[in-house]
Amino acid sequence: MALRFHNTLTRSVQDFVPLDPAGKKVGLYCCGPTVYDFAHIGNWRTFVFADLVRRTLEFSGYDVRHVMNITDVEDKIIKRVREAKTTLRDFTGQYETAFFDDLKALGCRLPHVTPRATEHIPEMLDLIAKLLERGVAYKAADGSVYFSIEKYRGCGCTYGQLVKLNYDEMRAGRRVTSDEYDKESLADFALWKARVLEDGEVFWASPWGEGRPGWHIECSAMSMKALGRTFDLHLGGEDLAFPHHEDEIAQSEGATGQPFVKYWMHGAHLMVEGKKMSKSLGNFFTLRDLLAKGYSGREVRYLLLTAHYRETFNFTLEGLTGAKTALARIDECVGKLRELGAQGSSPPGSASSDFLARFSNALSDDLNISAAWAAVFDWVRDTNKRLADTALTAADAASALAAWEKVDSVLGIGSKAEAEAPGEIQALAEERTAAKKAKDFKRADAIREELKAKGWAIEDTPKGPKLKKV
RNA sequence: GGCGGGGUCGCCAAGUGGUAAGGCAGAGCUCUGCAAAAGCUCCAUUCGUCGGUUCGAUUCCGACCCUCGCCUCCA
Repeated sequence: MALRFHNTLTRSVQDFVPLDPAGKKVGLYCCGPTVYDFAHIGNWRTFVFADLVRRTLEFSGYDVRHVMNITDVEDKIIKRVREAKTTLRDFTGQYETAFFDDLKALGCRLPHVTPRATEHIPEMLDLIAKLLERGVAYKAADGSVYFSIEKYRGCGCTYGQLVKLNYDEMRAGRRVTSDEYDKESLADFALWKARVLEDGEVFWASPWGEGRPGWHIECSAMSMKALGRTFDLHLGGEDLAFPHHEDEIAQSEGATGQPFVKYWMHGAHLMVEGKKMSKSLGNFFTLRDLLAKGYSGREVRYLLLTAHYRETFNFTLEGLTGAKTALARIDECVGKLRELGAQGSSPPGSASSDFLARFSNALSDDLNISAAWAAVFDWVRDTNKRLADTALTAADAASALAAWEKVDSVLGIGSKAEAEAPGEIQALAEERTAAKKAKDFKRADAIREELKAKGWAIEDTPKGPKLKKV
């Protein structure tokens, strides 16, 4: 079954056909973080979504080139750099490092290219020069350069490809508030912002005077540099569709005269405990906050991956606790398969092919992850049943495991690291076994409690007691 | 005001013009010295409200109620 994705450009789900004539290579760009603070759970939903898109493409056999920018110069950053009396690089560096740490904790594959805005100023200047040359940009009195939507439209281009806009009404806009810039038209946006006092040391030289790039231009410059003038997929949060993505299209197509992106995909926002996430409500979580509460990155990943990407998702702590239980069930099942099929290495057999087909069909249908999980849990139940009936041979187990590995190459939840119990814990477990043998159940239960207090659960299996880290 | 998502079991969340996936929570049973793990069974005659189309609608149409988002630098 061919992959089908919802394309914001057409507002419909359509077959995914890469630009590559060989049908192999795929260029994927996702708007990355603005490194002025720790990314919050809402940001993470978008990045985990991007990771899912990439993994699904790779699962389907595509050779993906994944690019994600790092926005390391922007209004909020400059403001905080000034407040913290530090340098731009020092300030953004800490959050950039934290971002990648978190990305790894969430089991996301690292993008192949992660360009920083500040390291691509020349590319942006080139692009701006091109836009001026083509007459769709103009230099204002203060030295800033703006994109002219009117001129752009005059060339027969469409502004408003991702959202329906009533351009004439926009121009009439009642929003004539503090217009701090010298724009010809309210809808025009900055490509280059002339240096002002508050920028401090954050500025670059340009043919139009000192200043810094506008927000949208970096994505156009860096995505086209890494992926070419026209590429397959561009992702981001739904709020970015307008104006950011719309402006990217305008800048890119205005400069190259070629289509910019074939498929646009937007991830929906999330709410926390049924409410819009906000700092004042105390439901504003960073990944660090959740890790500090004792949840793991893979639990957060699992929860973020339980809902369809285009639906607003309600993120709850209760859900996160449920995620722990659900994952433990998968771990238990996969763990048993590992024990049984350790020595074999069979390809997924026919018993697993239904599972794989169901899983893959679900994902192909615009990433129907919920249906994919349903396939996973049905498989877990079925596998457990066969495990309990001892109906599985080592070869069966190995082949089931191979199927799981394939599925997990998309889900990316991996398996819980099997912790080796330390000597002290082992000794206690042995003591309990001895007590049990002597029918001293009181003592045995006391030891079990003690182990529990030390963070270890003990389960009696036909093969003897088994220790598990809680 | 304009545009666009949603309202499905206690919670989360799929789905379909033909009678409701999955996860968590919950109940009972099997196994166990007791547990745990696992298995089995149960857990929405019902899909925001009211109309309409239809042999049949949760699914299509209309109205209404509620909710979320975007409308110039927020994932």
